[in-house]
Amino acid sequence: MSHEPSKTNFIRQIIDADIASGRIAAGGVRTRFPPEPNGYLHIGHAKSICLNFGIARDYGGQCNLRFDDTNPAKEDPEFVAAIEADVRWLGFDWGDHLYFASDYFEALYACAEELIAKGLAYVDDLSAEAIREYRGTLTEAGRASPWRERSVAENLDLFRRMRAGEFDDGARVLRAKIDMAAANINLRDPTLYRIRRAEHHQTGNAWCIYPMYDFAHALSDAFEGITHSICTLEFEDHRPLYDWLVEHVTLASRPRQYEFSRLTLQYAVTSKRRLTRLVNEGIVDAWDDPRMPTIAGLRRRGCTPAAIRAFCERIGVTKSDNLVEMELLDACIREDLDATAPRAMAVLRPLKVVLGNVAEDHVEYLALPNHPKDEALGERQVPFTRELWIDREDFAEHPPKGFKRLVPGGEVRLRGAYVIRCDEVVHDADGEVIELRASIDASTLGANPSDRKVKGVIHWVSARFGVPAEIRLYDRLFNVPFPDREEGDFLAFINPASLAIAQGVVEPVLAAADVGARFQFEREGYFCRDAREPARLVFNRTVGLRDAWSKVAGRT
RNA sequence: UGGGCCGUCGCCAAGCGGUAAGGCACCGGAUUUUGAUUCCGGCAUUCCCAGGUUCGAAUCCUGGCGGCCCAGCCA
Repeated sequence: MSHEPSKTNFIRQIIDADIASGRIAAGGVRTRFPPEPNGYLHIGHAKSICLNFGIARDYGGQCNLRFDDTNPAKEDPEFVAAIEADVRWLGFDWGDHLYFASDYFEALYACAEELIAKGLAYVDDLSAEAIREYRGTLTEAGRASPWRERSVAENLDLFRRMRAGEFDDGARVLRAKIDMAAANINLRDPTLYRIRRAEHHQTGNAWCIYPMYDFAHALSDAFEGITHSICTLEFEDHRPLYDWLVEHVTLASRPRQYEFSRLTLQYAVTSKRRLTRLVNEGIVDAWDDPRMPTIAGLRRRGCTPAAIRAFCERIGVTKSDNLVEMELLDACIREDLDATAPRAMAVLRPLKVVLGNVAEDHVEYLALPNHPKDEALGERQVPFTRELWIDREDFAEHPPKGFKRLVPGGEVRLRGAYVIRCDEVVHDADGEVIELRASIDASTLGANPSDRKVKGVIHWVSARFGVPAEIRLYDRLFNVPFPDREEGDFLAFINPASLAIAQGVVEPVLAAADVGARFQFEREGYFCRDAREPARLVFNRTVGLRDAWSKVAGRT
């Protein structure tokens, strides 16, 4: 019995069968990850990346990184660079196999001429609106364009003049001649090329006609010798067109398309259109805002590549709805970080404690292990002084039932240090607790009192040596599980508490933390030194610790 | 109401005619100087429903029901 979910999936089973039947050689599987550089990669892309690169890795095959850059108006080289960085950061390597669909523009153009020559494509003069009308509806067949029966010679001439720039943008398109009555709308003479005078980030002004996705994608797969072209379910209806193209164009190889269901992460959105709005409308700071489900956002939040890979492994690959709870991602992050993150103490909502029986100038360095289970992570010196900060939530004047932290007259263990007793509570004029007077039991360093049980353990930071830090507490960006499915604008469901900023105090070692370094702040959660503001001491909460107490406390 | 696809625990998911894996979540309980981690135990007599085939059905057949996707010169 495995304790991990089975690593196979229906696509791997298809590949196994293809190898068994001899359709492909054992190490001959070739996949590709084909992003359009019109935005940043998100967690849904991570699923596809892990699938495609994972298959190539496990079968000794090859996975190409291919930018599907057929729409220059929406694309930007900034996104090309970000996508490459994100795929690498996730732990995958495309070797020499970095391609652009735009690398094939000349070859694709030749394929289009071949289709025209075979009488399988024609230049249509209809406007975009007219084409839509002629296409028919889901229940009614479409009608043939009046330009559908042009001669091969005329089509060739017109298409060449389209390329030469003789016509205005949108004046004509090249269409496949398939079947205007097809039940599958994708087969009702789909557009193959459009005229669009836009500077392309890779090809500059070399072209004024650009191929459509269906045309470019299928043929690019064939050019690259892709054996298994894996995409998401919404392209299932496009497969007959994919097959039609790959059949009617003279090609050296015959790729096949397979579809799996895309990931829907609850309490998040992953459509590029919506992510772009979040950025452009300033709802979040940028594509790498830690609340974004982008790879860059997850990275900045402190998530590890291993955690994302484990997540993608666990959600599986099927054709049924993949509506995954955020808790699964959180669990994967905690699992990785629990094993690898050094521990430290940070007080998020400081409350001063003055230890009456500790001398004013007393400084005692306590050697604390950086990890409870991994000695290799070493230890650090933590200064202990008369005045400390503890978290306000670790003290209660009127404790709820079951509270085992500090209370008036009660005792608690300071993590890694002494047991203290709260002797006095100092209030301000409004009755607010502003300070605690306490005393240590000097016999309890590294030892428990023999005559009584001290249940609670709280974390602390020396007031004299502690360092102020901004601590950003991130929560889910939306307050409904499926923002996309709600009525109205999805921005209405933004969680107003998705970011809470705390001005805390951290132990001295953290002042020297590298940017991007991850820690467990004991009893709080996992945090990462923010990489965007290296000049300041800012920590982002990656994920909180599992918290059984809040559940108990919440019940009463 | 055209076409395509999908329905196995709250979520994900194995299963591929021989009698329901696993993970997350949840609920106990043990250990613990993190209310963490770890550990141990519980958690689908039933697989959307109804018929049928079979010695035997989540798996095959038929008919329903429910959900998702498609009418860009986007990908």
